Amino acid sequence: MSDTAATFRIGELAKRADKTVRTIHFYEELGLLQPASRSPGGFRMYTNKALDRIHWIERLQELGFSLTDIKQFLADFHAHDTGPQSMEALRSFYAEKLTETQSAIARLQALEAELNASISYLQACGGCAVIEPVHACAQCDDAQHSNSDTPRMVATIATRPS
Amino acid sequence: MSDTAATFRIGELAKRADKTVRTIHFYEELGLLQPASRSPGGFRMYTNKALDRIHWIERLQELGFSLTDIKQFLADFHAHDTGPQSMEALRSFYAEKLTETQSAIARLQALEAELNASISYLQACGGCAVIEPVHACAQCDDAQHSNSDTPRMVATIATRPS
DNA sequence: CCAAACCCTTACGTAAACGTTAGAGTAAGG
DNA sequence: CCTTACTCTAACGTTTACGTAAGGGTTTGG
Repeated sequence: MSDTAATFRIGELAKRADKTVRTIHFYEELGLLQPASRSPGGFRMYTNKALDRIHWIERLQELGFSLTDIKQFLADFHAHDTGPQSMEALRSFYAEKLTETQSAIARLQALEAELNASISYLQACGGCAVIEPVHACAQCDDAQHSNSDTPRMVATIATRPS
Repeated sequence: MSDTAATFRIGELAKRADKTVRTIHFYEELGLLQPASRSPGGFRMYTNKALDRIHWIERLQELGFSLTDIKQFLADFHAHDTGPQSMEALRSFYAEKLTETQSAIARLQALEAELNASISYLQACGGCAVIEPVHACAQCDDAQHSNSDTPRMVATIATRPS
């Protein structure tokens, strides 16, 4: 990794990580990130490892972990002190999220399909069967599309609040 | 759709939609859902259309819309009063989210790949190069894997808090 | 008519992930 | 030494999507 061993202050870290200073303070409050040291005056000093840690946190957040999940995991991880035990904790942590990620992907793909269907329906239609089913677009009832296969995401919305 | 025109009270709707009563009240506060009528005593009465509406809201939430996004959209939708205009609003609303959904899928797939890499690395490893790089698992340095290709999601975490 | 089961409105509570002052000290250049 | 730019701690504010009472009326079965 990047290991110039140079240290810098929190503002610099924030800039490099594209986070706010407050966010970094907050991570520290949660026990997710510690400064490598403090300056004589009490300033937090960081190394590039902090940057790596922040990127790691970012990834886990993208995976849907909450910061407290991450905190919990770090606790578990450091609870064991043999390497293999910790690694197993890490592995099962990741394995669990892998399945969640996969089903999240599946869900999004289903929604993608629904969106595509809705969009192309709406393009073909142009406004028919909407609001006032009668005086709508001309190209409809042309068997451009039948009423039966109206995508749910279109059908549901296309009614007045009554 | 399901249009038996029968009406029912909020508890029943909640049960059918698998939401709490409070949630339905909340949707109404935001202007996302109105009862079809009120009973003489003031109870909210709903039809199946409410159920459809709730499902629609659920889908949009899965797509990453906030409830206020949805509220905003409904306002836009009912702002125009010609069918085609409303439909175009709906279409562009969906189109915008389609691209977001697609990139979300891409992101998740990238993360899926990273997770897979990390997991299989950890399985092959079993604990080496961790915590104390020296006294770790025996099967390593066997060229099971070289230090250079350690997945980032493994490498970053595998260091003591210093 | 009575009780159990619902429902009403109003309003404060909650968790997550920070944002935003406030008042005071520190680092670094001139 | 002085000023300007950072940083410190402490603590309250913010948004989202509801949860959770509190103190009532309403429906419905018996």
